Amino acid sequence: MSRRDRPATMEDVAARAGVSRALVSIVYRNAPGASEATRARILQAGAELEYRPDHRARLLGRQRTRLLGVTFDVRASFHGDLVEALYAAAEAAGYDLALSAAAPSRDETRAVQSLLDYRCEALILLGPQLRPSALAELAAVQPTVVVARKVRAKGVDVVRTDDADGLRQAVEHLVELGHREILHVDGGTAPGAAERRTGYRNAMRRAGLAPRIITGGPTEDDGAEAGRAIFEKSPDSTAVTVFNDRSAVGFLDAARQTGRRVPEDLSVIGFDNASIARLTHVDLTTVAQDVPELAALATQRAIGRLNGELSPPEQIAMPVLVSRTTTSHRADSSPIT
Amino acid sequence: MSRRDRPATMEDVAARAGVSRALVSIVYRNAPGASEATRARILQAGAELEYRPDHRARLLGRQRTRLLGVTFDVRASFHGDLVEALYAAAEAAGYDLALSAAAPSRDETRAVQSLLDYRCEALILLGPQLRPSALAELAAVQPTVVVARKVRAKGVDVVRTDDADGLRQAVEHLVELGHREILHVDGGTAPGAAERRTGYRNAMRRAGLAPRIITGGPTEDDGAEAGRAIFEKSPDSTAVTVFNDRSAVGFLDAARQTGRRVPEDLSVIGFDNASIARLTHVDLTTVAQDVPELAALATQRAIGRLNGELSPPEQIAMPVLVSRTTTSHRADSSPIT
DNA sequence: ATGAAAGCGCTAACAT
DNA sequence: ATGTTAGCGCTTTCAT
Repeated sequence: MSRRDRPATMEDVAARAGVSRALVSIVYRNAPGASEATRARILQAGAELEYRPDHRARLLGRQRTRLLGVTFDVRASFHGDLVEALYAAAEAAGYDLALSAAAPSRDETRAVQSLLDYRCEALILLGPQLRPSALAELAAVQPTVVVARKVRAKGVDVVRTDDADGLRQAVEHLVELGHREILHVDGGTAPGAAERRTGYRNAMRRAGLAPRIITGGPTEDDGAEAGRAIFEKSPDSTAVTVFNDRSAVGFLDAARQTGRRVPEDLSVIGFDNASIARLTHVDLTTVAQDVPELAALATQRAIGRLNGELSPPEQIAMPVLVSRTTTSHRADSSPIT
Repeated sequence: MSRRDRPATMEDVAARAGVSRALVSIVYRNAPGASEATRARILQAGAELEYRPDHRARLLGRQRTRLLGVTFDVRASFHGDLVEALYAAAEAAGYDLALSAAAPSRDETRAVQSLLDYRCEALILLGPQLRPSALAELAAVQPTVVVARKVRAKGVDVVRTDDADGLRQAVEHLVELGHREILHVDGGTAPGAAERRTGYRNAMRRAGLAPRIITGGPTEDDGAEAGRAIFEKSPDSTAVTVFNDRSAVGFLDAARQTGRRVPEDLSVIGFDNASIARLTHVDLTTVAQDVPELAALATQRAIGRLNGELSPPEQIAMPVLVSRTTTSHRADSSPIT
């Protein structure tokens, strides 16, 4: 193993191949302008020296960095899924990703600043908590796309799931199964909660049913608490749509602890299709967000802006209902109360 | 809002403040060699131009990048916690972090390469799946520290939790509570599983008890499956140590579904103190990994290597038992079988 | 304390 | 097809 104290530079490769640096540059950028013969010779020399282009220098020299800056929350597993999909989408478009994490001890403003210092060309912010005015300021400096949060801020592109339609699908699914007493445990003030509430309400009305909404929240505990409230006050309901999967898991737990059987006594639907929903012992029917689509839309928007394209400020991905074992046909007998 | 097409450069600031670029550089690096007066004047000019040093150029010019490259798995929430702690630890030491995610569609080799291309000075790999030989190759090129995985590879530093001691604590806790029939649901071939198994076995022997190990794994489903096996074959046990929190949650679920009460009939202890263990409806007694300590050790090791310090290849952080509500004193009556 | 000038390792426009 | 040259925006000697 050759441990050089200094990694090989383009200069080294040029010398070894007996050509100029420019030619090496051309070859490593896959640019036209080098004969097949020299191309091969240069790559050979590069390989022998274990040459890898210095990314910093590359970015500096280049007029455009072709760098997309992404902020995400280390605690949100959904963001992990999105990051993965973004890598794929960005690469396909010839861009690179720079990651910057937000966390309780590292606020988003810092996360974004470090991205700007790298001279990213555009910003993709996953579920940002920044105020609309702060987002607008960013958008004034460079293309900014917000994913998974509905915000109206000047110049800011938004990519998100059609939350309302997700709840429409959930309600219709339950109606088809024969349910009529369908509740919604909402997400309180969490991102997307208002839209899902509205979607639920409208779908219920269209079905000629009376909407009933219980205050909840995004966490397991919120779902469990809402569950306990329901079992006291609304023992006649046979189906529940819950804000998200995390909350639904808490809800399921509360239901089982009070002796309800799912889905025999109660059908439950979550939202997100988070990994937790897929576990055998949960196996939650849920409304899946289209992660690859969200990622593709986000990069398209960012790159589109860079190319000066104008577009509607919102790009919507359609969710899909994933039917698992927490929903079933309404029992003929009235539910246990 | 002034939307310049080009961000302000050091040159711009120098011109505005009426000084040379070198002086501006000194000021923004907090280096000695500028009078208070000009320092203030320069910062003033910089602020007016909303100047932010170009990180790429800074890295290029500087001999040392003071960059620590970190790879992590987007799916592991524990990695999120570590990343957050690493930011803090690195900053305290005057270093910066470069993040690169590994995921099913983006293997670790790529993640590491992109870090190398940024000329990170050292690598911190969270729970890497790379083979020891691959790790050794990396270590030959630059300081490499592996976190949360026990590997022996030439030149590679390892920072991890004392898994065996964690199980010692868990067993002793249960013994103090009066339990004698204590089982261990292991992690199969998962990282750390072997060490935890050994720790359990030794602690049991020291206590004069007979170890009994059930094959499990790292996921909720593994835990649930192991639980069902136990309830059939070992109905006399009153306490269980489970490989990790995820698995413990599955185990708890299986226990409750078969009518066991926790902790009245059965005490359960997990490992990690993952966020899921802290949920109200789980409230799992567990062995907590010391995340800030792991992060501090990892950065210390990386930076220590850069400074030419030698050290034992393994740095061990001690875990701490967190007592919650899934453990209690052994019931006087024999357990329900 | 301040400034001039030479890189850092690339890209890219231009010349041959 | 290949080479020359001038940046990119900083850091870092070395003078003054």
